[in-house]
This record gives sequence, structure tokens and C-alpha cells, in this order.
Amino acid sequence: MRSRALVLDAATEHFVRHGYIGTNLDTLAADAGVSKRTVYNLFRSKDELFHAVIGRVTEIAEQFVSDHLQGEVGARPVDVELREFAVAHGRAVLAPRVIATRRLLIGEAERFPQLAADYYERVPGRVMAAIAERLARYHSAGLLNVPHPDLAADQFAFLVLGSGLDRALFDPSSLNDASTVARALAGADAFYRAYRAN
Amino acid sequence: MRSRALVLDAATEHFVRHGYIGTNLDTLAADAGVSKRTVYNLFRSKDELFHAVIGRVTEIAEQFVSDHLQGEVGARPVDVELREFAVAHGRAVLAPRVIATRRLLIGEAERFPQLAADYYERVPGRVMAAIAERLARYHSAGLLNVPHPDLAADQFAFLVLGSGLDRALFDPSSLNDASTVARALAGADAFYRAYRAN
DNA sequence: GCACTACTACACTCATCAGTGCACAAACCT
DNA sequence: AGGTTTGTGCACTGATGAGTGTAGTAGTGC
Repeated sequence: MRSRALVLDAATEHFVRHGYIGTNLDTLAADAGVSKRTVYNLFRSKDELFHAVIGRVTEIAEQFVSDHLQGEVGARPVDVELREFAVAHGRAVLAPRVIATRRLLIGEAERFPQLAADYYERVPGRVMAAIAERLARYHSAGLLNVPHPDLAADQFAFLVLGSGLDRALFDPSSLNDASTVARALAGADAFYRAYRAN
Repeated sequence: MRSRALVLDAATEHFVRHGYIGTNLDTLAADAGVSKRTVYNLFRSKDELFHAVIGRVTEIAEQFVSDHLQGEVGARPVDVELREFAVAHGRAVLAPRVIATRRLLIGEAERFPQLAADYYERVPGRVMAAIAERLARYHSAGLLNVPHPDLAADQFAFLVLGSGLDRALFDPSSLNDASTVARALAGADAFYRAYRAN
């Protein structure tokens, strides 16, 4: 049972870095410190191993993302809270492991369409729902004017990320906390101007 | 010389659909209606063929994108022009061929980092520059209040695309003109509320 | 006619890699 | 101790696929 974790860790690393086909099970096993035969004793095939890896990674991303998008609402001025939330959102989505997973799944979406769709629903979908819920609470409290929380959540999310996400998919080395934060703050401000009450 | 075009067309199709490794030169040649030897007479290697394909695709995308983001400024009310421009932008970026190219390059960014970076600069970079330039003109004319056109262009672009781009990368079948247009219009409106003059 | 270029058909090499079979070793219960 | 689970080492198969060599054909220009 210890081997299983070793294999999954090494497999995650390999798949994320080299994609599905680019991953070689001989070197993967060597990196895991385990014989290739053990890999095949634990997982029926490369395909099954890939599914296991993506399943675990999805859970982690799900967890990570919901941990970072909690927090009470209404304790401080709305614009201040929006800014804080925007920074949390930007950092959660642009975390290197999250970006790496996205790149992998986008690259393999042709081969594993179901996995990509599941991931989209469980991770970005959950983020969007968390944002919409928060915006709806502001709206009920009369703090913002957000008649369509789902649409506004979509706008908030991408206003805050801007080209940061897009660019990181092409070039992960472009990731940079300072610009993530700057974009998040500017995005929150623009959102507030567009959606403030009265 | 006719063969070259046949090979490039078939290669584009194959690479975009199956990725670099997933593309088999035997079947590619057969689809091009050409012998495999001819492919190797025209291109030194699969790698060189891939570069040629991406080079051509990048040019096409560049052209496509600039064709669709032209248009005079100031003839009609700003909010109306913003809406029209937003729709043009959304349609240009979410065109199936553009999305397919993105997915390919993101998937192969590990293997061909330079190609991905070049593409990013030449296509999305050009779009962003076109938007910033347009916003700067509105600002000079006193029609909008856009002190930082580059930042605002980033916001405009992703407010208009929203999750449409993101989702299409995971699942191209999610593309849908009606929702692209709806998101573009709502994005333009929110942008206008955030950046209108006075 | 002749020469040259573009292209073909096809058999071949060589490397890579998923997956298997098997005999054997170590670690763990009880 | 004795049995069971868990893992090892390694040689092997079989398929796939990039890239080559070569002899020969079709068209083009002169």
C-alpha cells in the first residue's frame, strides 16, 4: 500500500510534465523507486493509472480551491471584501499545480474527453458557484446590484484573472504573484464600479 | 510544389486533431494523397513539418484576428460601438480554428515552448494591442475614462470572453455562437459601466 | 529525342514502449 | 516456524512509427 502512493506521486509528476503519451512507464517506475511489475500489479494499464492520477489531482484541486474561497461576508466594506476575495481567487486559480493540471487536461482532452469535462465541472465549476453565491449574498444585503449572479460571477472571475490564466497556459514561467495580485485588485475595482448599489 | 500545399493542409488537420505525437506520418501522407517519401523530400523531419504548420497557422490566425478587429471609432455612441466590437472580438477569439490551434499549442508547450510563446505574442498579443489602441482613442476623445489602456484592454478582453474561452479549451463542443454573443454584450455593458466618462 | 525534376512504391532498419511471465526474495502476520 | 501478501529482476513479445535507400515512373522544358 505504500507503493501505491509512491507510484501515484511519480505518475502525477510524469503525466503533468510530459503528458500521457510522453510518459514512459519504465522511467516512471524507476523514479517511483519501484519495479515496473509492481506498477502493473497495482494498476491494470497505463490508462487506468492515468485515471487514478487525474482523480486524485482533481480532488486536491477541488479541496484547494474551496479552502481558498471561504470567508464570511459583510464584515467590512464591500469594495474591500471584493478586493480580498479577488486576490484569493487569483492565487487559487493561478497556483502552479492548478495550471499544470489544466495544461495536461487540455492537451489530452482529445484522448480523454470525459476526464477533461469532469475536471471542468468539479474545479472551475465549483469556483464559479462559490463566487455566484457570494455575489448573491451581497445583492440580498443591498450591498451590490447583481441581478444575474451567475453571469456576474463569470465576469468577476475573468476580470480578476485577465490574461494571467491565458498566458500561463502557453508559458507557465510567466506566472508571477505580484502581477496576479495587481490584476486581481484592479479587476475587483472595475467590478465594483460596474456593480455597486444604487 | 503542389505537393507541399497538400502536405501542409493534411498536416495541419492531423496535428490539430491528434497533437504532435498522436500524428502518424504514414497516415498523414496517405490523407494528403502523397507518398511518405515525398513528405520527407519536402520536410527534413516531423519536427520541421510541425514548425511549418504552426508558422502557417499563426499567420492565418494573425490575419483573421486583425481583419475582425478593425473598424472606425466614434461614429456612433460609445456603448453601442463597444458592444459591436465586443461581439467581433468574442467571435474572432472563439472561432473553432483559433480554439483548436490554442489547444494544440498548449498541449505541446512542453515540447515546443518557443512556438507557444511566439504564438501567444503574435496572436493574443496583437488582439490586446488592438483593443488598447481603440480604448486609448476613446479616452483621448473624452468618451471613456481609461487612464490605463493596457490594463483596461486586458479586462475588456476577458470580460467579453468570460468562461467561454476557458471552457472551450476543455470541451470544444461547448462553443456556441448565441452564448458567445450574449456574454460579449453583457461584458461590453459591464465594461461601459466601469469606465464611462465623468 | 534528351535531361531534369518531382514523385512513387515498397521494403527495410532501428528505436521505443506497453504489457507479460516467471522464478525468486523479503516482509508481514499468527 | 510456516504461510501469505507484496514486491523484485529481467528477459521477452508484439506493435508502432520515424526515417532511409533504391529503383523506377511521369511530367516538364528544350
